[in-house]
Amino acid sequence: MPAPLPFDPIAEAARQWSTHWDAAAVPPMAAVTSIMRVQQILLARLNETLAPHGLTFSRYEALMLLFYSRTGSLPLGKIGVRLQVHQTSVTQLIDGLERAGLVERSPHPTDRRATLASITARGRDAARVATEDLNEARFGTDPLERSELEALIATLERFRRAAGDFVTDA
Amino acid sequence: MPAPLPFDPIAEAARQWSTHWDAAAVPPMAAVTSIMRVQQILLARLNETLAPHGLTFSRYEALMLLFYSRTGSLPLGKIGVRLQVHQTSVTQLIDGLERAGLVERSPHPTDRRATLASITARGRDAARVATEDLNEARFGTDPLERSELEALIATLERFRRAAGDFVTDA
DNA sequence: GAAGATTGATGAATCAATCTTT
DNA sequence: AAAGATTGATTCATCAATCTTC
Repeated sequence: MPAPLPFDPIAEAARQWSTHWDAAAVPPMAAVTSIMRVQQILLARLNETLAPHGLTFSRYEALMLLFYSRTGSLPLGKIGVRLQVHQTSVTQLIDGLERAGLVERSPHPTDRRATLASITARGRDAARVATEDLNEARFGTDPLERSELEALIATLERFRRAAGDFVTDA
Repeated sequence: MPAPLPFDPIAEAARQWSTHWDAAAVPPMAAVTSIMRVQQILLARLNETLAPHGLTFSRYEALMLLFYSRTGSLPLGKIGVRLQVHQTSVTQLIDGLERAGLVERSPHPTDRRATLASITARGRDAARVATEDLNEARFGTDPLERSELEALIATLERFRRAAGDFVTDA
């Protein structure tokens, strides 16, 4: 990590914004910049925790999807839809997990276009141990407390729903 | 963007977590996953707004740093510290901005190791117009309102400070 | 023609290694 | 030795194009 700044760069940007633009423009800019920076910090923490397990956070997400699937295997396409990443990314992700011996490819039994990714026994071990580590580290969210996290989740859930990320009957 | 899911993937993950792990483990996982997903959505929106200006959000951030600097130029190293990205990333970022004619490199006047990046007249135009567009689009934060954004900013500011992102006298 | 997956390209981030200058 | 910047390699995201199968 680089050296800390002697001032909050987001507060500084907000100051510039309020000087040159309408006051209403400040919160959107500051919120977006905050989310970008926090995401960067969280990702670094998560990858640090996962590195000893030979995992990155992206690969961990794909692995957990298989881990909690009913049969332990899913078509690559479904993985992409569920993780909301491009098909190309799924190919790369499964490539990496397969090289690490945590996942195996197999032909889809009925659709010969499709490929299944299946979690291996070693993959299940890695998923369990890595998740224990991440939970132990509270997914890097320290020092935020449960109430703060819940408020965050609720606001971001409203945003995600409005963005068309998912639809529910309710 | 891929098709929307018929359920909230984060609520689904929370359900799995509460089945297999301690209840206290749910909010950290759900908050982190939410931030990752929202960051992904916001970045896509921002890049969509910036693409007509020949900019990506990363390049926009670097450009704005120069735009609001006193002399319109900064050493590459300072840009990296300020944006909290690796020196290699700064080199690439300035490469892209230079190719677009928005920034120019020049030797540092006193330290012959260092390189200055200076914003050009075209760069200033691009910075102004792109910022107008981003402010117009509220930086992609719809439908979140000012109060929600301010709460978000405050919580994330607490996290960033604790993470050592910056230090202030107060 | 459309769906599922892969390959090859680019953008953005990192790390390791290198080179010049301090 | 340390600082500033660049190059080369790797990971992860995207898009465009391709190939097989439906």
